[in-house]
Amino acid sequence: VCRTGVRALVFRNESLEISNVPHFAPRLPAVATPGGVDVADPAAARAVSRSRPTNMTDVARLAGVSVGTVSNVLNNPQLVAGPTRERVERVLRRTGFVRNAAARQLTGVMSSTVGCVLLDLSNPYFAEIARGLEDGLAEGGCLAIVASSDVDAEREQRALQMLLEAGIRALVLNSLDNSPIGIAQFVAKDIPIILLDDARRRSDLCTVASDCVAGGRMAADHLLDLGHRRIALLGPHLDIPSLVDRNVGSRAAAQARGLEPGQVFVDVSLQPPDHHGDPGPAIERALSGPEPCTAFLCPNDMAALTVLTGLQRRGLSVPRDVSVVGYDDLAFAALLSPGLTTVRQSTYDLGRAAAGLVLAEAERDHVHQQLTFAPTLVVRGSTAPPGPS
Amino acid sequence: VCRTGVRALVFRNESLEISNVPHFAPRLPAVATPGGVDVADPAAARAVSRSRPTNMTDVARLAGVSVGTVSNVLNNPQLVAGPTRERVERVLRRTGFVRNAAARQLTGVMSSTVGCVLLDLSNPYFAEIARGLEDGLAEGGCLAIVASSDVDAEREQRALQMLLEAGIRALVLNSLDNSPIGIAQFVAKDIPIILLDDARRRSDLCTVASDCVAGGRMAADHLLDLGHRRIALLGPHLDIPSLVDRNVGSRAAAQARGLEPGQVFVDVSLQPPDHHGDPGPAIERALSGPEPCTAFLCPNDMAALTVLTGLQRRGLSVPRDVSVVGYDDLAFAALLSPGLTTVRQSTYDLGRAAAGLVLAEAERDHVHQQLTFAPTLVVRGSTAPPGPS
DNA sequence: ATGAAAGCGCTAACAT
DNA sequence: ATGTTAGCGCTTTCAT
Repeated sequence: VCRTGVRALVFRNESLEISNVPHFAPRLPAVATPGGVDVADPAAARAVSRSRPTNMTDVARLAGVSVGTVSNVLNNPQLVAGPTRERVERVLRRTGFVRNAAARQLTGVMSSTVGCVLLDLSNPYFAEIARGLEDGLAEGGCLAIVASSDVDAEREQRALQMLLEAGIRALVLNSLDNSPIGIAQFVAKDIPIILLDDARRRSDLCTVASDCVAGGRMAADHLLDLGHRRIALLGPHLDIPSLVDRNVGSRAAAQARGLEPGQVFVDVSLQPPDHHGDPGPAIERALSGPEPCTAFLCPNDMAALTVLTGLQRRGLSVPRDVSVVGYDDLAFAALLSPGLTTVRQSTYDLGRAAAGLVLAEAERDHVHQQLTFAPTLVVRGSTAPPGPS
Repeated sequence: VCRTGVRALVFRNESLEISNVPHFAPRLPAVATPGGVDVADPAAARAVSRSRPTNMTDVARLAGVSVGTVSNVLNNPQLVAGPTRERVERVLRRTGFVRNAAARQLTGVMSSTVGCVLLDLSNPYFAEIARGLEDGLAEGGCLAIVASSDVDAEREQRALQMLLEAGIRALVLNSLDNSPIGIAQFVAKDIPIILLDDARRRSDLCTVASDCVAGGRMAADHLLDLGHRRIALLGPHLDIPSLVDRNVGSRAAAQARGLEPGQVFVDVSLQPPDHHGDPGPAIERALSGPEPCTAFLCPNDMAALTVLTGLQRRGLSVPRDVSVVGYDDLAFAALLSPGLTTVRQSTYDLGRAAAGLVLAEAERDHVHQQLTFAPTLVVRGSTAPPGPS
């Protein structure tokens, strides 16, 4: 068991420069050995003996046909006569031949890898999206190369550059500003782009997003319906488009009932932004003054969890004393008690939809689509009418 | 805003067959236009005018050199004379030329994409690993193709097949049985494999895993130290190697103090397995009988959360009446109150270590390494000495 | 120091 | 129905 030293051991190679040195892997028994039997050209069989054929020419020799025919067996089976096809297929199976995607791609066939640049894969929200994307792409026989930008323009640009070289079939991009420079490069190479979580409609590209205005509105509506009239709005983070939208939605909900948004909503922020950190000051701010808030509207479930903990520590009961609403409906939201009322985004479906669009881009008559998903309010135990206080 | 119909709209393409139809993306202004100025061969400039050069031959013409030289500027700059190099570099920059990885790979250069097959990317545990891998690989200029197997052998095999064709540089694999068939194919092609979360030592491959025996032991030790003598062991799931190891560790901890594991640990299972679902029966079982359990040892934090909720619903106080220990240290564990005592696995580092090994495989004198990470016990408020009852 | 040319494995157009 | 062949864009000897 290795405890200390692991880091040193592993990261010794961090600055390793990529050389073309061949690597050596241990030789284990091959999965299938091309037997000398049942092969058209024994001489060819000997030539490629033991080691499986690395290219279609070898396969062709073994089957006693030409490369073109092998290619056809693989790509246009209907063009090949039954017996011939079977002969080739047998060799294919026997030898466990795998075709070379790089070579295929070089001839101009559409690539089957799709690039995906997200803000942070370790965030459950994005992980779900990635999973949905992956599943959707699998149905089209595609694989996803995923990279996190960490909201760092330089990191993003680096990833985009590599994806550009890799010759991906399409790019699924989620960046704060949807970096126009990055995008232009793909457009120039005629590589389709699917913008993720981009609220701004743009008809020149495919787009998949959650309707955050609606989400913000339904969360606020729920609280207003319950009778809340002073609501703490946590950490507005006005630089994140989707959060801006939610604010817009929330305020619209108030206005729709003839309420003055400025009167209803009290902006308080957790510091450091988002979850973690002491929610104390924020709670203090929200609950002090002549008109204390009776509810908290949080930017996400993690923040809501922080607030819940802070409230509990102060001896306040949820939802009796205060109501709390989250956003995202992460797995733990349902498991808390009281369960957390929150707004669910169909995260997985966002990813799947993006995959659908990627595949659709290949269709002759494709027109760009802007898909918007409606979030849904999940009412649980953390919200109730404000107390009589 | 599109609500209903989204699914139909998107998944219309699920059965889309991959055709080689070219796709059309809108033309936006290119990022850089190769100006007619400052170019060696004006005729060549006109030839590739407007559209950026798609290959090194074009670049070579524009710079008035040969392909070989352009290649050298890119890969062995030290071989090219200063002025020549600058001339080429200028064209490179001006035109925004991107090289074609497929073509490079065809010549035998080591690929810079790495395959990664995990059980489920939407699981925060794996998402963290993927993120660590991604970061580690980025330092070596590599990208990760990630795929989820969902513990389904067929899905896994499909992913492996595609990765095989894609010509990845190495494979990071986490499967329940580390599918020998799948592995053999990569070994046969001399593609290095890094086994993830594989407790079984095997010196013929690189391996990265968390020391689950130690994890199970330290969790049990903690409870035993506090004085607990009847501990509920949730959902043993004996088919998952890492859980088997944890059980081994826990029981060893009891034995080390001369206690009979069979006396100390009470196996109870959540149904359906893992988190979600009513923890009632399990809690009932654990707390009933002549010698009720005073603590719960959970297979992961989600399960612990379920148990915590169930206990709370029964009016039992944690840690006064019962102690609870989780596993994984997910983000919310620290935010609960009381905070959840749990065993932290350095998930991110596992991924990073795997990346380190991938890069190390390229070194001339590489020897396979089996890395084991020590988990750490994070003591929070959910554990205390058993009550006087 | 630079150029010329031979492939890498595949597809698709053309020839038979 | 099958065979032949010209590239795709790059790296890498080998000449110069």
